[in-house]
Amino acid sequence: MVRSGRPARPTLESVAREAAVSRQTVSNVLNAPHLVSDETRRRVEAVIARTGYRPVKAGQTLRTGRSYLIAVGLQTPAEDRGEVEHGFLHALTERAQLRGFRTLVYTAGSDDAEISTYESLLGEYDLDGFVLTGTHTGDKRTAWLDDQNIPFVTFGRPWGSAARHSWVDVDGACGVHAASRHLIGRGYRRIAFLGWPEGSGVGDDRRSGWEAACREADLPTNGLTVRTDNTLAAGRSACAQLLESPSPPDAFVCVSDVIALGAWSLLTARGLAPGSSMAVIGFDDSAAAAAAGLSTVAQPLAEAASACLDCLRKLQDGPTADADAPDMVLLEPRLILRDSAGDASLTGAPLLLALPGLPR
Amino acid sequence: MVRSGRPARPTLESVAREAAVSRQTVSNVLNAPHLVSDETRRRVEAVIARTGYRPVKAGQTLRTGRSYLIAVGLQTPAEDRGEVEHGFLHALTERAQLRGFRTLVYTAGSDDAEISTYESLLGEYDLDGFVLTGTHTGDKRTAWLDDQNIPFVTFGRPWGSAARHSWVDVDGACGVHAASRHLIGRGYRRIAFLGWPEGSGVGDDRRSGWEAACREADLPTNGLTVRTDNTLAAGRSACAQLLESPSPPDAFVCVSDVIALGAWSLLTARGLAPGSSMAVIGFDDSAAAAAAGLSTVAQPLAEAASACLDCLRKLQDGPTADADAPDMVLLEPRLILRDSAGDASLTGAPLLLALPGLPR
DNA sequence: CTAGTTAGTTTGAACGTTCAATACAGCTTT
DNA sequence: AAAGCTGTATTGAACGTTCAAACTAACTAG
Repeated sequence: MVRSGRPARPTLESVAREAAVSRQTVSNVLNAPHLVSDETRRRVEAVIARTGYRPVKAGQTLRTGRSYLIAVGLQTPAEDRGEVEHGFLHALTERAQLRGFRTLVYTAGSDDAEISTYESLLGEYDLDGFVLTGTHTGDKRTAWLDDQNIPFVTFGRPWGSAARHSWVDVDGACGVHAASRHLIGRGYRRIAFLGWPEGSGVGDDRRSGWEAACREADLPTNGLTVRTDNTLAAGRSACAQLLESPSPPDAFVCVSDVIALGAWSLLTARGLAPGSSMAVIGFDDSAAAAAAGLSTVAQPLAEAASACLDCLRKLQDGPTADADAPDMVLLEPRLILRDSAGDASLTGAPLLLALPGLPR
Repeated sequence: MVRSGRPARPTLESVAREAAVSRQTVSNVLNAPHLVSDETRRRVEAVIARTGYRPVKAGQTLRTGRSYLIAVGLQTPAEDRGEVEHGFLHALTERAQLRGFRTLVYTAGSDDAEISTYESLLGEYDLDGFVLTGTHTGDKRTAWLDDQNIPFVTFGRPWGSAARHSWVDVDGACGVHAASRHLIGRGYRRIAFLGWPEGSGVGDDRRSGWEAACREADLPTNGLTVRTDNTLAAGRSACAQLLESPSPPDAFVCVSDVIALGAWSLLTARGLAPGSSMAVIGFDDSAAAAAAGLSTVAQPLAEAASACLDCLRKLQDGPTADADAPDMVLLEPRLILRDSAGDASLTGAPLLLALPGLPR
């Protein structure tokens, strides 16, 4: 379909003919050069370069069962428009490309739908592995893949269950801990946490960073936290709820930028300019956070992507030891300070006044 | 690699044996059922269902030269974190899946790099087609693909050159026109346009919608427009520049949400609450716009994705007429009104005060 | 001088699919 | 009765690659 009316694409056979060697020798030049004499190798390489020969993946796949294809699922974009996911996907694709792998994407609504997608993909393509995002407690997908003995990594820890598989994750607790400590250092004493509903591993992990920081500084946590949905409106009302308590918080650390922006909007509405009397810090370094001048915690997506690929490679190259211990990689996020975090220099700056540009 | 220590996957051969027919008959049941008697067909279908047989793509591809794979390029995420691109990719993947196609993504920095990626991809996989985004004037990619006679669609018009290829785009002029008319209807009389630097097809197209709307309403445009980069900071200073003129604007229509938010931040800083004395409308329906309560123009990404797939299908199925006229699809965007657009009900509402939730 | 090793190369087969050609039975037409 | 359809089914070949085995020549060891 794709190559209509153009010179036939070169194959091993045609290259071999031109270089006056056999098919297999050409193949060896590419896959096992040490088996070929220098003299021959050079001759073959010249022909390859001249004709622009590239091995056809379909042939390789058919013979070897490897496709050099990894599959990544796309979550249904929510309130945050999939910004983190997109950054991760971009990084992953870029790095996979450098290692000779291509990235196949698929969508799936539920765990079950996703599993049946796996079955299709595995039946049809000989995928070299999967990269999953959005792991959650009771994740059926990882259990299934584990059972089928299929190479995969998750970007996100196996919340709840014991880790039978390799994973890469960002240390949310650490990030929130750093954010909380920053606020404490700025003099805030009643630091609240706006989190997600019970049962979210990610949310609970992030919350724990806040708890630890408060405990370490002998600050209260009681009555200073609310669990709420990941929407602006929910963030606003969670914030409002805490403000009505007898001794309200003076700073908010949030599980996400979306909720943080909700809180911030409420504070602004009440004239409590964030940055002076009140501080807010979010999580995920969304475009909206940058636009609003909201301090936040950024995930190291590029490193996460590389780490995922390392894990996959390990799974593919060395299934030697059957009970190989899975890799577990935890990366540190980075605190990005903008004018919402009590920086004196920017005190009282109105919302969205911050210059863009990320750090500092 | 993927199927270690599990029952051998079923093949045409094994299914044929079990159903007591030949390979080809099984193949026909799937690809040309009208050639098979009902009796036989049912028997074969039963075996297929029971064994979970799925044709292996590598075999099909090798034989037919079709891979059921379409390739999509990922742009390097910029200020906007690739939100529109991600929405489009998700929609495209979802719809491609329904039609039996999978989506392969790749990254590329420049036109030239992208072209050499095409060469790799085409050499290695038998791609069924490409979907390009981010078309621009003097796009080398489309010229190359056209020359090579490779099926592709662009999401974005072929700015500058005549359309030799099929494309799908969103009518930016129409969207900005609607935004401008809305403001005019609200009583604003000096409507400014903050656009991108010269040479951007997308930017100039959007600008033309503003010009037309102003002309139709006998409103001035002279001295009411600035060209600037797609950053918050640039948006702010562009806005500042216009405010300093002898007769400053009373509303801003912007080529992008990023610039609109920049403008808005400046207005807020000067106490010119958008929504009352001043209005601002952006473009792209980013998460930040939703968070800030910024009115904006949303692109119909799902329809765009479907349209792209329709074009590709046409290119693949019917290369009958050699000089087939390319498809050109222009979709209407949707104006999303929030409290930045002079709605009386929300007048004076501080920034970020808007409830989320999209339209209305 | 024979047997054994090594480096370099070739050959046949196989991966799973579909195309093209062929076979055969049961009809209809001449 | 021969010839020609039509509907159904099978067979051999081919797509481009790599694996496994075989081959050759040159050199080494006994």
